[in-house]
Amino acid sequence: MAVTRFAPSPTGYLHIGGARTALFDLLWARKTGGSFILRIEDTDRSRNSLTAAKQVMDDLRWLGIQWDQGPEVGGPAEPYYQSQRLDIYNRYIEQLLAADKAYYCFDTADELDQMRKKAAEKKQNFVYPRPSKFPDSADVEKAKAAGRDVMVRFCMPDEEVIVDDVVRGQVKFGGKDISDFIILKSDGFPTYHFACVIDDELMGITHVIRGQEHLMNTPGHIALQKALGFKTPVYAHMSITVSEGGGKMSKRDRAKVLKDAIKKTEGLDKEKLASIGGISAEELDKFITGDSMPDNPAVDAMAEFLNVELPEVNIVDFFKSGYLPQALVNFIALLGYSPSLANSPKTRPRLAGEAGPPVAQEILTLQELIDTFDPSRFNKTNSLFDRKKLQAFNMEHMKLLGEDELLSRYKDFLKVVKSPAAGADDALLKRILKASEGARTLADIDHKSRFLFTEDGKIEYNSKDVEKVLLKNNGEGLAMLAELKTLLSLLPVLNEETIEKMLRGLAEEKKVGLGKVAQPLRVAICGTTVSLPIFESIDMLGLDATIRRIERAINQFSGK
RNA sequence: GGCCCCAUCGUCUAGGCCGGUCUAGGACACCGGGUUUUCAACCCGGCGACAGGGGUUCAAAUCCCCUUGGGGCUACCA
Repeated sequence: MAVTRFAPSPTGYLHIGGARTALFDLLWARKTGGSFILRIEDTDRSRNSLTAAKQVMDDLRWLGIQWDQGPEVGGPAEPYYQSQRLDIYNRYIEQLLAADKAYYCFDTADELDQMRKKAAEKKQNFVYPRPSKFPDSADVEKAKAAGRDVMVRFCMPDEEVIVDDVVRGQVKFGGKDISDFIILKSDGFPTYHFACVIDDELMGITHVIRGQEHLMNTPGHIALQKALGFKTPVYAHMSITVSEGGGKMSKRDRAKVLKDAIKKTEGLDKEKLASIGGISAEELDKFITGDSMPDNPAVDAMAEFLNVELPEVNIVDFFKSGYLPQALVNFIALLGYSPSLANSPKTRPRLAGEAGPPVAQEILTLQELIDTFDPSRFNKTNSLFDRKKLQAFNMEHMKLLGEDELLSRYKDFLKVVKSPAAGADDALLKRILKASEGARTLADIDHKSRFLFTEDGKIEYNSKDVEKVLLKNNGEGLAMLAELKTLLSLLPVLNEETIEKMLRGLAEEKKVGLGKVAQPLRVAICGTTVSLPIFESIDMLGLDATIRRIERAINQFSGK
């Protein structure tokens, strides 16, 4: 019975790394029949917001990661927002202060910077110079009167600290190398290090599964636990997901792509771009020169305006790109982790000619992930996020999903991307879904079927496709269209069968491949050479619209 | 710079802890072919890795050391 937690800082959308952490914590809690807690670490007043916390919760739920205790569901350790637990932290601060295990300090940011600089010059790690005598309450009053900030630092013991980590083994740290870190900020809020240790104890956390970026924080946390007489949970520091350019995958990746696009765009109207992003011209300049980064909505809006595709990083980005949560969950679960062969329900024996042990299948549902979960199987190596493979996973999960769930996912997607297909009735959408088998994402399906939801006069003809399919060889495609128009209007009944029969008949009569007949028709009704299967397409579009589009194409391109 | 972590195909990984069963397996990508009304999908085939160097051992992808490379942390952020 493990009690695990996901403890995000609500600074914006939930990103892929956070989702992966949350997933593994959920997996372990479910596997052991324990409890999974969501705790909001909003101790940075300048960067956290309530809407961001809500967004993170929406994203988690979309993924199917539901917490047992936390905001909106409650639980025995309420409240689950750290900003509402200040009195709790203060009690422990007092306790440490009284025991001389923590002390006040009054340095300004500038003074600290100076000390750090000096340490860097000496090629040393900065360690805060602990005063030989700790300031007392009189000193605090004096400092306050002088207008100085008051903070509290934890007095880090000199002894070696060993982190016994599930994935890394025993990692040793010299206590002397670790600075006396701040546990209470000058605004009266605890730092992450402190609040996290208190809450893990109070909430009965038994296992902490988190990213490797926290490994260096852990000795400090352990020292704090010892000083307070707390238990130390089991730690598992997972590998990190990195992006192509190297480095942790982060929102910066998206901003970088946008910035490069801005730099490459010639004759760009910067003022217009700034206004589209809802930022000032100065802010845009600062962004371009690399001094700052606009927030997510601004980045998204500008990218849309410039028509650049940004790499997905936040969970909503993946949603908007047409991925299924099942696929995403499956995929991130296999980054830095692989299920045990013995436990896998989908292990197959090895074939003749294959070396090694049996082979475990990769396409797994959340339940299968839970059933087979084994934290000892984390691997230590950082992994690169391969979107191509995610797409392949997405296709598999679309095939796996029942018709109804796929439909409801698709409708959610259409709404979010504001597709003109969003209002369509279920029967039509189901038909589109069926005709789209083999598509990689929901976005692909939407793109391929947009022609059904576009007014006849607003179909945009792709000039290359028009040239290739309609105009080439003295307009043989256009000539074909003329014949098709006649034949189509002569059909007694219009359905997939009759359309197919007619098209095949025409191709045979002309002694050409079906493509010579189908492609001109496709371009006429869709504007491009890529669409759903042609028979279906015509049937769904209807005879009248099909004829109108054929006429329009003939009129528009004859004599060119 | 300091401290810490890591190292198998292009990518995700199996195998490593218990050295021989590994001429290193799978998946994705890629390349070639087939199928085909487009794009996909689908089928068949191919390319492709134990970072380098030292040990230990009868034997090393597997154990040890060094080098190199990558990553993390180094905040009154979490």
